[in-house]
Amino acid sequence: MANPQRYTVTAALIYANGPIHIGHLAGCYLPSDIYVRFLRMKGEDVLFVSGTDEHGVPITLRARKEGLTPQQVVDKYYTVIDQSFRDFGIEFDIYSRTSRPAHHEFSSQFFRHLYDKGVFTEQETEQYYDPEAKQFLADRYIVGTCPHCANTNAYGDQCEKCGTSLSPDELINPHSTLSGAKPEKRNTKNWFLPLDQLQPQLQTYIDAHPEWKSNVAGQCQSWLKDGLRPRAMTRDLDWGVSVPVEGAEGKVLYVWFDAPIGYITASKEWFTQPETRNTLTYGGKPKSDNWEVYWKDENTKLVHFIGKDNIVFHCLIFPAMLQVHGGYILPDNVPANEFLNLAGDKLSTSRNWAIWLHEYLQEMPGKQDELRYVLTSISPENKDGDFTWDDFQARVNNELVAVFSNFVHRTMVLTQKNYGSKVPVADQYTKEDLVVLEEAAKFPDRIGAALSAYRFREAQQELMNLARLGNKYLSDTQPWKLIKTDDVRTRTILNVSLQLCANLSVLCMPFLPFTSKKLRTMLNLGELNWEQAKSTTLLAAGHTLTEPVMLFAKIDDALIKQQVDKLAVIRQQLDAEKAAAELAAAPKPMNDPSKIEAAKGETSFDEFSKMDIRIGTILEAERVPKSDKLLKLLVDTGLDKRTVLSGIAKHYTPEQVIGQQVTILVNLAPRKMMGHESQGMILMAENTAGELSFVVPTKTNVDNGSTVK
RNA sequence: GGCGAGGUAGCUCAGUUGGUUAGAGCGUAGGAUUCAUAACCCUAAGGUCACGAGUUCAACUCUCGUCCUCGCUACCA
Repeated sequence: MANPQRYTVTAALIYANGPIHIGHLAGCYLPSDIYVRFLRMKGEDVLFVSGTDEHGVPITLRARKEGLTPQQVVDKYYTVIDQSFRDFGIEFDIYSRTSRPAHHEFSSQFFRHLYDKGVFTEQETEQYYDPEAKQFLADRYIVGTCPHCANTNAYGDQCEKCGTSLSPDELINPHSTLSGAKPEKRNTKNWFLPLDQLQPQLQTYIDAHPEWKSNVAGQCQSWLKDGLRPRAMTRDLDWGVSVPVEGAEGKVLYVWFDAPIGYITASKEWFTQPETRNTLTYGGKPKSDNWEVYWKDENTKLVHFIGKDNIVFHCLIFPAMLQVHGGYILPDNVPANEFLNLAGDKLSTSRNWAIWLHEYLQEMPGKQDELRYVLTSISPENKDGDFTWDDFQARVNNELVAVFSNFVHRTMVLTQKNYGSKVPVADQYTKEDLVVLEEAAKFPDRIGAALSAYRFREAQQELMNLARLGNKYLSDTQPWKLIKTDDVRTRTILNVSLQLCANLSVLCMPFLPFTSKKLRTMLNLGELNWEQAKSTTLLAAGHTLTEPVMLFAKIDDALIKQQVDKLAVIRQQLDAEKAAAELAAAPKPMNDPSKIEAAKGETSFDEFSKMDIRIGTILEAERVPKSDKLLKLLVDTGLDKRTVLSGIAKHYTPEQVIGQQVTILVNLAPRKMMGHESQGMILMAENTAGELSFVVPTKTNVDNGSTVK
C-alpha cells in the first residue's frame, strides 16, 4: 500500500503453554517492535497488538500434567510472557489474551455472523471418543505404543521420542489419557469453512501481492496449487470459546478460528480501556478514537508479523474468514520469518533446548539491547539462522562496544576534558566536515527504506555504518592532536562529532531502545522524531552534556563459558534420552488375545478363486527413500521377476529379506506408491501387537510359481 | 513422492532486469595511531557462487537434471 493513513500491526499471538525464548523474539516480536517504533517516530498512526493464545488441546494437556486447571496454566504463562516482553522493551499498545470474556463474546459473534450467512457446511465425521469420560478425544489425548520406536507414551498425532507423525489408528494399545479407556469411534457433527469454494477469491488476493517475501508467497501458492479443502472450525473439546449454535453443546471454536480474531478483540479492548504500556517509547499512541478504522478502513495498512509455521493461517484462512464476514480489510503484508536454531539444533520448548528470556535476564542483567542487537543481526529473514554464544560475544564486543559505544565515548570524553562538557561552537565547516554531515543526513532515509521493506538486518547494519562514519571522521581529523595547535578547528570537529552522536541516539531507538535512552540522557536531549535525525544541529553550542558512561560493556570469556557449559549439559541429557529411546525400541511388545480382530463376513469360493496367489522369492530389496515403512522388492514369482512395494520396513531390513521366500498375490492391480509402481502384494501375518511376519511353505521343495489355494 | 524456500569468503549475510577484476561486517595477516576498555583508522589475503549439462557473444543470475538443509503435504495393498 503506497500511502496508508494508519497502520495496524500484529505480532503473533503466542501460545500460553510455556515461557518465551529467543526464537520467538527473533522471529516475530523483535522485528514487529522495531517496525512499530520506527513508524511511531515517523509520526504515523499505529496500533500494535498482540497477546496470548490460550485455547486448544496442548493447554489442557499441560494442565492435567501439572495438576492445574487450564485457566491456571494460562494465567501463569500469561504473566511470565508479559513480563518478558516488558523487560525486553517490546511495546505493544495492548497485550491481550484470548481467555478474556470480551474475546469469547466477540469471536462467538463473529462465528455466529458467518453461521447466519450460511457460510459453513455441516459435516459428520468419525472421531475418537472416550466412553468412560464421555467425551471426544483429540489425537493428542490418545496415547499408545509407537509402532516405530516402541515408546509407550506416543501421542495420537506424533511420537515425541522418534518424531514420526502418527494417526491414532497406528498406535499399538491406544488408550485415553483421561480415563485409560480404549477409545472408540463415534460420529460427530462439526462446522466447516468451505475453503475449496473460497479458493478463487483467495487466489486473487494472493496474486495481488507479488511484493510478499518469496517464502510466504511460495508457501501460499503451494497450498492453492494443492487445492484448498474444507476445514473444521469447531472441535469437540471443553476448553475454548463455545460454539454459539443450537446442538453444539460440548463443542468449541477451533483454536485457529478464534486466535486471529484475538487481534481484533485486543484492538477493541484498547479503545474501551486503553492500557499504557509505553514506558520507554516516545511518540505513539493510536490517533483515531475508534477501533473499527484500524480494521475496516481501506486506508489502513494491516501487517501480521509471524513465524513461518503460521503462514497458512494468516495468509489464507484468516483472510478467508475476513472476506466471508465482509467489511474487514485484508492483511497488506505478512512478513513471516524463518526459524532460528540454537547452536545448530532446532529450538524446542518441550526438550528445553532454548534460551529463555527470563533466564537470560537473570544471568545477563541489563543486557536487553545486546540480545536485541544480536538477534536482529542474525534475524532469519530469508533462511533459518543460528544463534551461538561465541557469535553473541563477538558481535557485542566487536560491534556494539568497539564501534558504537566507542565512538560515542571518545567524542564525549574529548568534549568533557577539553570543553567542560559543553557543546563547543562550530566555527566554520571545512569541506571534510560538510561531506560527513551530508553523508550523515542520508541515514534516516536509508535506514527507513530498509525498515519499510522489512529488511531489519540491513537497517541495523546501516545504523552501525553511521557510527563507523563517526569513528573514521575522528581518526581522520585527530582532534586530540589539533587541540594543541588549533582550538577553533577542534571545537568544530567535536561539534560535528557530537551531532553524529545525537543523530545516532534517534536512529538507534527502534533497535536499541534502552541504549537510546541512555545516550539521550548523556546528551541531555529530549524526545526527537525520525526526520529530525537529518539535522546537523540538534545540539546547540553551549548545551551542557552529562557524564560520559560506556553504553556497552565487553562480555568476558567466563560469562560465555558459563552459557556454553549450560547448553552442553542439556545437550548431553538430550543425547542420553535419545540413546535410551533407541534402546527401548528393541524389546518386542507381547501378543494380546483380547485384541484379536473380529471375524469377517462370509465369502464365496468363486470370490476366493479370483486371487492368484503364488510362492516367490525376494531377489533384491532396498529402502524407499524418505519412506519409513516401505521396502522396494524385486520378487521372482516363477512367472516373472517384478517390483513389489511392501510396508514392512519397520519389521525387516533389506538385508534380512533378500533370499526370503514369500507368498504373493500376483494378479493385484498395479499401484503407484512414493513414485514407484508396485505389481503385487506380499502376504504377511500380523499379530495384535502389529508385528509382521512372512507366510511361507514349511517344506523346502515348494518352488517359485507354486500356487496357493 | 508432490509442492515451497534455501545452498555465495572461516562465520553471519548482500548480490536489483544475465554484461568488465562477485560485495559488506566479523574473524585472520600486515601497517598506522594513541582521544577512546589493544578499541578506532588504512591495507591485504581468502570464493570452481552445492554439483552436472544446456541456452547465449556473455550465466551467481535463465532452462533441465542431480545432491544436501529446512518447511508444508501425502502415501504406506
